[in-house]
Amino acid sequence: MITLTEENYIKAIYHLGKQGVETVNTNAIAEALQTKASSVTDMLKKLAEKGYADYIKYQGVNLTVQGKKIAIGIIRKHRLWEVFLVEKLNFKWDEVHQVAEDLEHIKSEKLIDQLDAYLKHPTHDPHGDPIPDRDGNFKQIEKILLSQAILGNKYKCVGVKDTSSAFLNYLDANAIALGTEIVLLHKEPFDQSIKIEINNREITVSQNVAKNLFLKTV
Amino acid sequence: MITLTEENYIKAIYHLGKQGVETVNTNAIAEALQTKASSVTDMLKKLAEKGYADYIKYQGVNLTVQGKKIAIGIIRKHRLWEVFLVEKLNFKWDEVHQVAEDLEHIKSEKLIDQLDAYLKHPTHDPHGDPIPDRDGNFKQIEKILLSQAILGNKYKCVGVKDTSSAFLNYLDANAIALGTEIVLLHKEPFDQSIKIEINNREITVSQNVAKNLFLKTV
DNA sequence: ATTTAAATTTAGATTAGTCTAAATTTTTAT
DNA sequence: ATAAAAATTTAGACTAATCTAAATTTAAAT
Repeated sequence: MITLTEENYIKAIYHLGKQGVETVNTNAIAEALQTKASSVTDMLKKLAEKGYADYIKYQGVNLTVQGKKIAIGIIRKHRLWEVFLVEKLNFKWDEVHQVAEDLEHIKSEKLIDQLDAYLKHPTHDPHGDPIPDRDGNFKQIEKILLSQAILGNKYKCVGVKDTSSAFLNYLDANAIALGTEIVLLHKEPFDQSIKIEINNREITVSQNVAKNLFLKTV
Repeated sequence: MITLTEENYIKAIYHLGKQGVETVNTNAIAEALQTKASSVTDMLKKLAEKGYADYIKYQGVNLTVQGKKIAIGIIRKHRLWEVFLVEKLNFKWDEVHQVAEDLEHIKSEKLIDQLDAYLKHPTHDPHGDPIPDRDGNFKQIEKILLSQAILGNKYKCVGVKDTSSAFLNYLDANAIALGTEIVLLHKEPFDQSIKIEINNREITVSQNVAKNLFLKTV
């Protein structure tokens, strides 16, 4: 049986591993889980012993196939619950994370499969992140940051990088939602701010915003 | 902050306390939670210290007002989730208990209030047990066991005492559900079996069944 | 009213997860 | 190439929840 704490470590390792390809290091995990490096070391030994991770002293850690499967299962649950909270219970997209963080640990195959069916097998969560299917398969959309977009092109919002309330509320206030169409009008060399057309309205967003909004070409 | 284990003890004490009025004793709690009496003693001290229970050495335990409030909150969550599982996710009424046992510990006021609204403020769970409202109020229906019913009277099924799969499946197989109307036709003195009319069909049920089916007069 | 039985509590140990502080290894900088 | 800095691990201690076995209290029985 896998404990809640083990699940949280596995999930953290998975997410940290995704960014770069190299092995994940102790301090990064400690930072992510708001714990101490020494606690992480203890857990890494345990995860390795249980076959969820490959761990070499002083070198870092990687999930095994089995560990990855567990991580993806948790992510599937997390994202399905997020969809449920937003679509059925009227949560706003900045309110779902904390609750989903708890719901993701409920262990019932039937529960999650029925929930998946009830939500009509959604492929993405409210932040635009892909939802793995029963077998753990999911495809990342080809997406770029607004800051990397090309002048004059037409795009569609497909996700956010920063999921803080501050950012999500900013987007709400400016009527930028997943699926919204955007045309890139001007890039200001001075401060990297960007002028876009959205819902037939022209607005200028800061570099900070541009670096946290994912788009796909339309 | 209250731990998951503390919540489970509080719930157990609440349920055991409901049956009789006296204080709840250590062995009963140990039996209910499948643990040892010595573990229970430790926890009772802790619950008393935290103000959730009044505990006197060797004499037994009672919940304080605060403890009762917590118990009712957990029961509210448990029963709302049971309704959700049956009505939205197509669980059968004998499959919901284990999952609800986990879901009841998710801590989010908003989650449970929104769920309540989404389910249209149900007053009873799939087994006929009442669901407390936000303020912890609920009314027990005036109900009797089929074994105590009076010949010739008309009744409606409102709940079950035994919630085992075996019993619930028996009821399903005989098309006895919550809300079904029943007329008491005959009580056999020899073995206490009872002949009833249900859905224009006459069936005979054993004493065992009669002692686990709750009815209300119609 | 004692004795016996049952229930309950205490004492001391165990496990999972965490921490601090000290020791070790790796990396970086000169 | 060696010293200093950063990262990581070990050692030892702590808390929550549990257990076994022994001691104590209460209840039951003669």
